[in-house]
Amino acid sequence: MPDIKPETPPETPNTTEKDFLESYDATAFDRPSVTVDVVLLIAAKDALWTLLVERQEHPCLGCWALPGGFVGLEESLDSAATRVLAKKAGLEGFFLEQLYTFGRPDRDPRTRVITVAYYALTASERLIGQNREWKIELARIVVPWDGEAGGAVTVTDADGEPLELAFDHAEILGTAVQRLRGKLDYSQIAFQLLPEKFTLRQLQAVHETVLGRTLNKDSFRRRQLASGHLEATGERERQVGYRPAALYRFAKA
Amino acid sequence: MPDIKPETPPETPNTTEKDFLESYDATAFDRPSVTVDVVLLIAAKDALWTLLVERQEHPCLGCWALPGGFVGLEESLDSAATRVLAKKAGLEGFFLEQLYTFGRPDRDPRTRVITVAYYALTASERLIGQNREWKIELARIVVPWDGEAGGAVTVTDADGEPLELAFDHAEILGTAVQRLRGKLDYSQIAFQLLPEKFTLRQLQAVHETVLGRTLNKDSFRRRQLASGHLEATGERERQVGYRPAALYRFAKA
DNA sequence: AAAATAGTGTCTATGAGACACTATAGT
DNA sequence: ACTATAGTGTCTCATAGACACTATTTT
Repeated sequence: MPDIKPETPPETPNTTEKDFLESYDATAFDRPSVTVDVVLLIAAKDALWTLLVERQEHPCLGCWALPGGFVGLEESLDSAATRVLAKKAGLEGFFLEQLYTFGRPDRDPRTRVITVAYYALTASERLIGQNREWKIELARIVVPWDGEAGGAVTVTDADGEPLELAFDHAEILGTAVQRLRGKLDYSQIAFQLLPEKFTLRQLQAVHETVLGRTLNKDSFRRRQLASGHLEATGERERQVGYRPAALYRFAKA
Repeated sequence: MPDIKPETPPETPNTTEKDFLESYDATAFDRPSVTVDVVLLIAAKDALWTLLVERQEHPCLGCWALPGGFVGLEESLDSAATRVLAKKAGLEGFFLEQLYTFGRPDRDPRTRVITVAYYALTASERLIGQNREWKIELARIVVPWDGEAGGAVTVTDADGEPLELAFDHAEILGTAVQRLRGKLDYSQIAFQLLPEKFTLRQLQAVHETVLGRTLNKDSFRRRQLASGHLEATGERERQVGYRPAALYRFAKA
């Protein structure tokens, strides 16, 4: 067992709480650094994609890393994650949820860094510009395991060339995919990966991309329509070369 | 948005990674304190119970708190949680899993404290002494919400007298109950709340206690026996005043 | 024998998978 | 008219709930 500091500072038990707080020395103990890292996930082209940034400094110079940053002393973990994502993706209003906290002592060679990982979801349409190119740099996620087995994943660029991930970010990404797969069935997060109006086929495609397997069309349609989470817009697809499908909207009730 | 330090230290980009690491100053930034808090859960007497300690110091003097402690600079989060639990419960070998990380800036009035919460499970038999009394101090958890709604819970002593919880520990406890309820169906964690050999009725009682509702006996038996996770020991209950039930053992395969 | 729970067999309702069929857009 | 996909109707199978019934222990 490692040698650690005592849990509580030397006490002066007969003071009031107010006196105690005023005399409390917050710098008395060694403390780890705390960061947030954000996994922004997109479903497109039959795969999951995530926002990565190329490291311009040591360590892991040239590797690809999740957008992240230190947690400010006055901000909550959620707002730190929101801030990091707004800065790196240039957009706001994503679905954002805490994922897991990674704290292996040797996960960063500089010093002890504990990172609270978050994952964010958005429709791929929000990140594609007019020219059909990504507006930001996205990497394709390759999941080497089935179901909810979990474990590290690998990433490639749009041409399928492998990218090297920094630190333990392959594990963090894998945890995000595992979480997404696990919550898909019983939650409504799949809708976060779609634009406001979508067809049942698009919804099924998102489910299939996330799960990495095909689904039964009939059963999927029935279940979704019976779920109460779909609201018909009355509109239909346009210009699709076949019978246009009805467009639905996500309904929370 | 809070005013925070820059994300990276002043750079010297033309050095090697080794040089960089040697010159890196880990103390250059303000850092929060990081603790682990552990929710040890027991199912007994038709309720969930958890290990709490009475605070002997400010703040929240006299309140009840989850066992916790600072994370040492050289230990992993998991081992910090294991260490805290071994010290407070005097036992080892519990099921232990990371729960959630709580980091509201004002959750501890002393200074910024981010806590990585864990939950642990064990059979109530392990914590009951020869005299049928708890060997350690356990509080009864009262869950004011149904299903997996989530939210804070309250706690009482064994006589039903309310206990005041410190900091945001009511929320942490609620998150633990919510997680346990959520994982009960699709995981094997219920077995962690039972002794090595148990009857189907005991298994059902644990499920019902965790979920806070009754379950269909026939369906429960069928599903459990079909799950492949039960191994008959060939033994039966003894001295029970009615037909003794078969004893099973948890089988991972 | 009575009491109390263990354990079995069977019927029914529900939801998933499979498949055949009809509908409707673009070309 | 042809093609491709949308959408409907129906059959079958697996599983949960309900309920009746038998089995086995202690008192």
